[in-house]
Amino acid sequence: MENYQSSLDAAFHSLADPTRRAVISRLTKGPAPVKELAEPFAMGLPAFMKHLRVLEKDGLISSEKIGRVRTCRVNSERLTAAETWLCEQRRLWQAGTDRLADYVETQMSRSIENAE
Amino acid sequence: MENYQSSLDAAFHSLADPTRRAVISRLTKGPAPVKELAEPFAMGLPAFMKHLRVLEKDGLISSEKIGRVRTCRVNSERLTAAETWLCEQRRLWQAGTDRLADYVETQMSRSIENAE
DNA sequence: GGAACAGTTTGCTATTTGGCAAACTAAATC
DNA sequence: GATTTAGTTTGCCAAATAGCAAACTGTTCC
Repeated sequence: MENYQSSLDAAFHSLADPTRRAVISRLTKGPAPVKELAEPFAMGLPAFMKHLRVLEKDGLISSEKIGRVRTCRVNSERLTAAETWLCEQRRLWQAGTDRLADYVETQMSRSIENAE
Repeated sequence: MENYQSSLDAAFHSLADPTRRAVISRLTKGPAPVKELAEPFAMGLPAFMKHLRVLEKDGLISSEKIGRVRTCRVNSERLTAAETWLCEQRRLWQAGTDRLADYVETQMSRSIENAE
């Protein structure tokens, strides 16, 4: 599944892993080299680099190598796209539950009317 | 990776697939039986059911079988958790870029002062 | 009770993943 | 120029995924 249909596939896929989310969290505070990003994790560098490659392929970060240091920075568009999608879903869901609440309220008023 | 460390792992994992996102999208408008949910997709029912099982295992939907019909509904907490995380990341990232903007502005004022 | 319907189970693929260890490249430092 | 440092490549492994087809279970309807 190399090619994602939508950028949402890519964004959510990257974010499904705790290591990768931690990297994003760190990078939201500012750019950092690979070494520093890898430090908090128990895994070896090759394994960690795979996560970085996934993040970059999925468009959530970008990186640039200067000398022997590769500096990574967060790429906010994909994050925003994911957030926007979730926000829209919540909006739709709330619209539904609001209609339900209205309906329940209406039914209750009727019951009271009938009881009077 | 049966057990997720965090509910975010589960939420983002489920959302990484376009079929599953479409199911969520449909369910935000209200509950629906499996048959109706499966209709728009080219794949067979067994493959589709796997997606539903993933969604349910990951806590994004719940379902109940009455007679021979299984009705699914969306489970908003996990979606909210994911949205909250993304929102927080954006907040942090914006704080950073705002600081950067301030810094650039300060530097520019100084250049102008020096030039005068 | 027989047919149609809604969903489920089983068994089979190919691909992707997340990790390891070991060897390697290129830049900085002494 | 030898050594440390930062990152990269290669080859390997076990587990999980996304799909298929075919056979099966239980419900509803005529």
